[in-house]
Amino acid sequence: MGGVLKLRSEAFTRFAEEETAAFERLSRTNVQEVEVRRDLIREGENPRWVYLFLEGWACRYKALPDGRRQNLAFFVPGDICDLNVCVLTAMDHSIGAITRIRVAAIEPELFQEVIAAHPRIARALQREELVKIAMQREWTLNLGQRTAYERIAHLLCEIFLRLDAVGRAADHSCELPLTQVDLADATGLTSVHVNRTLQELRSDGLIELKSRRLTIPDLEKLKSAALFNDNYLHLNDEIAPPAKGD
Amino acid sequence: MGGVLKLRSEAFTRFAEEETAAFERLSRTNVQEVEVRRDLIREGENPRWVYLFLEGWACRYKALPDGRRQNLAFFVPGDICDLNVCVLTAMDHSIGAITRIRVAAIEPELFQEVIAAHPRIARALQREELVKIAMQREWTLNLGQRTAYERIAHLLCEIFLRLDAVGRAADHSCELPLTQVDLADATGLTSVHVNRTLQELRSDGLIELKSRRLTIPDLEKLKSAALFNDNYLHLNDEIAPPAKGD
DNA sequence: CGTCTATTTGAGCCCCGTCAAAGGCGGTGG
DNA sequence: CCACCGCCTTTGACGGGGCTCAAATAGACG
Repeated sequence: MGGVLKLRSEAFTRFAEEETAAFERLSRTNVQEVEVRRDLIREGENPRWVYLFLEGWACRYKALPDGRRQNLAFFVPGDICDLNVCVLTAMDHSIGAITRIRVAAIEPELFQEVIAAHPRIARALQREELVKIAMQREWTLNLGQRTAYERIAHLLCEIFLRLDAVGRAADHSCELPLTQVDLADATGLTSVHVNRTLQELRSDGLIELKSRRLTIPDLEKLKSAALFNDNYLHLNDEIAPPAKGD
Repeated sequence: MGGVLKLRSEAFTRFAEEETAAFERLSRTNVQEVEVRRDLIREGENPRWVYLFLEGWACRYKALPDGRRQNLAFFVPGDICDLNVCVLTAMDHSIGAITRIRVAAIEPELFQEVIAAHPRIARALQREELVKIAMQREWTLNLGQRTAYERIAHLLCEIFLRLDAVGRAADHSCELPLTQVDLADATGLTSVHVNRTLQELRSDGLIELKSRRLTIPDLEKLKSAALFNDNYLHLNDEIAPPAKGD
């Protein structure tokens, strides 16, 4: 709304002006809005666009026929859903809006043009893809091995760091419009148990959480409670800045 | 050993002779062997090669500092570990040999040349990557939402179908050199509980399993017990055969 | 035929799920 | 500005699926 959109890719790469401009053009093509709790695209449908998230929160999820549901990833402004999603003819999962969202629905060909014209953008996007995949692996570890307490702590760490990387955290605190049901579906727990575990985290002084805002007084403490190792986010090795500094 | 290696990519694409030849050349470069239960590459190390698995079984895994361990994927002959693994400077997970394995450790540049020269190979490999990512999502769903019984049934379905796709299953049966500990680390259960659950699956007539061989008398039955939906394997939409038929 | 690893079994218990209901909070309309 | 409504959070009691610890048995391999 107010501020300028910072892309996820910009967490790795300092773009030159013309690169930023190319993205700005992309983000103005075919802007769509999706209401709270409606789906952007559903399992089985044929993907036609690459989505760039401009506003609001969304999630990738899969559901079993009996209604059990697993959130697989959260999307925040600046994220791209999947660069190569259109290679496959049928979605094997869904993407749903958590809040009201605005997305740019971009033709794959248009994206390919930008990639072909801007090699540094190509590399930044490739890295973004690889990190997304690494996150999916980490979520698998999270669900398979961590306790409820560690699991929720881990998820909150990840969300905070990802928001921070796109300039959406400040003063140990960030927006968190997820309900306890959303958190439950992401951690493989019930919302009842998420509730009790959040209370534990609060009473241990690791988090504050109210009215859609998360505060983490001591990130290192929360990280260690979560057994959080941020190597999978690959925040360190940055892509070299453009030849002409900005 | 005896037979010709069928690549995972060939499950999607019928290669022309010259395409197969290009792969054969790749698979002869820098062949390495890894002993049973040794690591091919470890978390933190700098990946230098793309691995093509020629013989034996391996797994991708992550471990927590206290020893808890999560298997993230299994590799069988014909699989490629990760096409773009070398883009990142430090591995965020490990790859370990389950049996003795033989791999071709291929220079990323060499792979890129083959991809540049053979667009159909490029597309087949891209699909293989996308399916691997879809599998990681499905494992997340598996761990988060399925019961122990469904979870193991699902894993066994997936393994069987993947082996079948590369010509390594026949007569409702395939090799399965995984221990119950391996299965436990893949499903987020303890080996004790895996043992009891396998007995249930056996006594329900869904599987036979002994001396490293899995038999599935009625795959549809096992699938339905697993709530298995094979859309994530994207077996349907094949890539068009080469202009000159084989 | 001995050793090492993998599988199997048993007993007890705890983490987390289920079911049900109450309480809080924000939004909306009168 | 208040009253109502729907959604979200919180709480309680209880049950069970899967874990822990420990030991016995069975296979694999030299």
